Amino acid sequence: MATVTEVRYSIGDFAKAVGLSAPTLRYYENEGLIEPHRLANGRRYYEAADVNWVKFLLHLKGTGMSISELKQYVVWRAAGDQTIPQRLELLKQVKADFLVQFTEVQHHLQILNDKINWYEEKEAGVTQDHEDFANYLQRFGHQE
Amino acid sequence: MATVTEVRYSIGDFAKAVGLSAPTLRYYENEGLIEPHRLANGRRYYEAADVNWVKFLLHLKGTGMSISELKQYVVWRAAGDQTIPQRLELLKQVKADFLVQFTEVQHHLQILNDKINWYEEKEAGVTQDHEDFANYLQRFGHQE
DNA sequence: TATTGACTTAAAGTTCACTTTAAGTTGTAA
DNA sequence: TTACAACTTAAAGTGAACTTTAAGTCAATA
Repeated sequence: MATVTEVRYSIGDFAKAVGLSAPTLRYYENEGLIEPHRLANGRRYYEAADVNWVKFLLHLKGTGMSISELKQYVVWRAAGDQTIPQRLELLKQVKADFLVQFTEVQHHLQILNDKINWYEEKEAGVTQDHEDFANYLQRFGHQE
Repeated sequence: MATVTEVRYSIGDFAKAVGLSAPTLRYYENEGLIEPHRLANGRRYYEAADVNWVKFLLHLKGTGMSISELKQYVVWRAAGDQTIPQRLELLKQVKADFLVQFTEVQHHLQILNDKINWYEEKEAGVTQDHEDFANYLQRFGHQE
């Protein structure tokens, strides 16, 4: 019989492990996203599974979920498997919103690229009078 | 000899044309991004070229530029063609930052997709005990 | 044993990008 | 001519996501 001892992270070590600051971790805890364990002296400690959990939260956050949406997700998760449909619906909505933003942002990048190219052609400037940017865009069927 | 009369937009009409609110336009003006003309009575008016300008600003903004970065761009633009190298450098930096974010965000989407698929497989649940998400990710070489 | 660094809490402060408010002016339509 | 919508300004307010401060506790090291 072997006793398996979990690795325990202090808030400082955990912060390094997940790439957040200790105050941010306390803030997230306050918002209901994380629930660390406590030592007898009142200090927080975190375990390996918490690293995965926070990293996953950060992925969701990175897709555009707000703290309160994450909180809702966490609440449903804590309620058990019967809330899987709700969680799935939330994630699908997040994905749909994300994809809309993603498409928009790709268009913004296209215009940025076009502008950079336009400046570079203008700098190389063989001709004195240069085609204006609106025209330049139209040549590629871009903008608007 | 024909006198060409430019279309003049009131702030309300202009707001509709560019998809911003009138207060936001005043705010942008305050921040130095736009400089509308004024009627004798003090009211702002905008012209067709201003529509293109604001739309272009919104594209840059959409790539991650802050109001103050846009302001810097506007200042350089107003200074004339000798600032093209600075503007180009700024836009290239914005693009580089954008591409970093873009890659990160694609990874976030991948994890979101994986989680959605994992939930759907779990819901379809033929087997009682289900593979955990960390495992599931590893099967595709995803996460971290 | 004294100091240092890491932790604890609650509350206040910060930044960004707007939005709202308040008080007043102007132009048009009934 | 009176009502009303749209405009004007400066200043205050908002929401999100943290960050900083203040005042104190605790554990390890010189």
